[in-house]
Amino acid sequence: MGRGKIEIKRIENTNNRQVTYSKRRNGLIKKAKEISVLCNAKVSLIIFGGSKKMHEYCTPSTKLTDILDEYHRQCGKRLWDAKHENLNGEIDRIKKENDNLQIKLRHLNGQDINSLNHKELIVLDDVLENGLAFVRDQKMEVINTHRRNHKMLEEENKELNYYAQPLQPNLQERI
Amino acid sequence: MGRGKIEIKRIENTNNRQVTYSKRRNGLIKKAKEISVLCNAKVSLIIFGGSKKMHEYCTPSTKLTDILDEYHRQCGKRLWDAKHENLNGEIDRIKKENDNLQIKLRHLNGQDINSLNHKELIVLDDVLENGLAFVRDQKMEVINTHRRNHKMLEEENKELNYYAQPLQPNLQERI
DNA sequence: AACTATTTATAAGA
DNA sequence: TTCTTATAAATAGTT
Repeated sequence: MGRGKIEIKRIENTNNRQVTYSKRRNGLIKKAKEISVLCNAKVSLIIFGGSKKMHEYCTPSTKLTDILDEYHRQCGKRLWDAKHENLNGEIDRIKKENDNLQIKLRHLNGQDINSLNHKELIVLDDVLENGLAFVRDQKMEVINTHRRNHKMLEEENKELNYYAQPLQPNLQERI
Repeated sequence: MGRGKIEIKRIENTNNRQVTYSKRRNGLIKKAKEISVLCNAKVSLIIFGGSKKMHEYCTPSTKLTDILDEYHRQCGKRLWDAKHENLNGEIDRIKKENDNLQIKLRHLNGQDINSLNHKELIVLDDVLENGLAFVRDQKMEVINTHRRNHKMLEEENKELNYYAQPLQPNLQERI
């Protein structure tokens, strides 16, 4: 369709190629619009030319994601699974770590320890004993701190009372 | 282009619409192929008609994912982020759970307990004490089982020895 | 699914 | 790029 018939093969002349690209791209997008309107069709058209600039048409009132979802559903090709794989892998990894932690916790709580052998039980015993020692130290620490604070407050109180007494009459005078 | 000019608006007659759809769809795909070859362009074309059957064209030697990646890069629209968000959300959730477990574990090991108050320390002490009791029970259980097994083996041994003794001469006869 | 009169797209030239 | 125009190609309506 033009002054001469052309073969459908790569146009070697760069300038001609770009001119043709520009013309035909417009034509293609126009046709895409038309079929979309005339036939109530959903169309997604994405074109990249040599200049790397992208041109796009997508039926109005439709999102590309919807079209791709439908594409996904119909032809079963998994488009973005590669991208999901990493994330899924990470989820699996963390879940596994999570499970291990859960198991350790349960063991420390004395649960699910039937399957442990004697050596493992000894290790567990040691860990618990050790933890208990730290916790009891800390308990003492907290109590001591509390006592110290209490004592300090008491002394502060005494002191305040001592100075407060002589003021009493003064205050009464003022009233 | 045809016997009569048509307005570009939805064709109401269902049959006409479908015929036109079929014709124009072929035309569109042909044009897509042509621009792809003539101009060395990358094209992705996805079409859904009323019948919901999908038709597709994608420049050979190119994958739709590549085109979509490029699309992604150029127009910044985030196509599959919604899907990624779910996964990222799950990762965050699991990581948080993981952190909590780690903290609990460290507490049971007597670590990072400076910030705990007296009440929390008491709870921790109880849990450890309780776990220790279970572990020690299990240790005893393992030891007892071991003892029982040992005794049984010994007795079995004795019995076997008892029956084995009279066979000795017999065996020598056979050799 | 074919046919064909017309419209439309576009190759080449300006 | 854009316009022009001769011609190829697409297709609307018909069979």
